[in-house]
Amino acid sequence: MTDINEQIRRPGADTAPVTGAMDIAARGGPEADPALLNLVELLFFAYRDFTREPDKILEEIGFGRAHHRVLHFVNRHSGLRVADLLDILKITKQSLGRVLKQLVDEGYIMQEAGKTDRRERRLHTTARGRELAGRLARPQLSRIAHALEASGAQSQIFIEKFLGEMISEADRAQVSRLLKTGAGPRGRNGDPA
Amino acid sequence: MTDINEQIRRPGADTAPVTGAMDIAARGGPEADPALLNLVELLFFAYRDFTREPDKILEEIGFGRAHHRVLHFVNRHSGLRVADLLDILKITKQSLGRVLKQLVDEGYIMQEAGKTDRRERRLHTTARGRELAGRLARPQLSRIAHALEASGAQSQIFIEKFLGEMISEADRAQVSRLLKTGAGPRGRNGDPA
DNA sequence: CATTTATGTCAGTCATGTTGACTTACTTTG
DNA sequence: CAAAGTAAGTCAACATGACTGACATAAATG
Repeated sequence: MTDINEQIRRPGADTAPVTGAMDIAARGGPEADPALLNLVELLFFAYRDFTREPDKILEEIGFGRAHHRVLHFVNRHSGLRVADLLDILKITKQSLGRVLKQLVDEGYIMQEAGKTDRRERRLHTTARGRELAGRLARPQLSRIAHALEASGAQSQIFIEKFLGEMISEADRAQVSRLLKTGAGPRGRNGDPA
Repeated sequence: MTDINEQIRRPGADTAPVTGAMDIAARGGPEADPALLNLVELLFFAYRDFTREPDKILEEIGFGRAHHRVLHFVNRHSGLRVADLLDILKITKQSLGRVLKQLVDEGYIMQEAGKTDRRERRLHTTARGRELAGRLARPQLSRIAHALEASGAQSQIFIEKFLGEMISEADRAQVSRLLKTGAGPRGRNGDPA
């Protein structure tokens, strides 16, 4: 194990974990509100497990989480444009381009020229794409359904509100617009921001 | 734009987005409970934004989200072992080893040989590590505090319950044990699973 | 002493993200 | 109509953080 002894057995060295009174305020660590810190960790664990089952399915077919995200949003919001996806996912054109191309090439997503603006590619899932999207969504939906049930019927409204408020203010309106459009083709009308 | 015309303008082709009645049940897409689907998306957006500010800070100092996760858990649960971290993060030894080594080399984390079992490395943050952990935690804590406030005082208990139930059952007990230990050194006593 | 455990490490690979510059197709505007 | 702007796609080059599998070392345990 090479030379770990150089690293350990030095409690009290210059970098030792002495707790100066001074830095307590700056910590945000153990001294911060423990309930909030617990929520930080709960969010991490919840999200970690939320993506586990779909990740496993994706791995089998050679896709990654990025494919899932694209497929999900195109499936749910049929008619989405590439620019919309970029804005939703907050990734670059290249990153999106790579996975989108694969999804198109392998017949999960199809593109259609915009009716009024033919530069646009309106994205839609194919039957094959919907099938995969459903397969990936199912474990996530049942996980959520279970968690909602276990946390009580009244909880849903609080959770929706909480998660909505976790979104950066700059994007909140955009997201709530997106959620409202539900499955319908996202109109090019109304600002697409 | 090369040959996109081969791809588009073929609504009605074999992969066309026709909606067979047959596959509706299997979809999990637009036909699934829209409230649950909204939660899927809310979770995505919330987590996306939850990690944005720390990611920016990390980028400036040449670290990534992996460093944040390690630093956070070591800071909050001082005395954690490498094996515990592997179990919490569900990543491989190599992935962890790389970021942990950097954190140790750059003086954010120190190791201490286990008192009873000297093979163990009990991990602790240094003053420098605590400072960074606090800096990274602050935007996340204030985001959560804001969201809690906006969703009402009663909401907190529901949210904790919900997020807890989102965790895979196999890990739930482990996590709640971890959360309970709060900041204290995680005893090697009691199964470490 | 042999085995198991905790940790670290090597070499190689892959997925997903990044930036910046450029092209093509099309729309809008002066 | 020509110029400017916009939507999308593409190239090259790169960084990070995951992965696998095999192996090394130190210490504990039977």
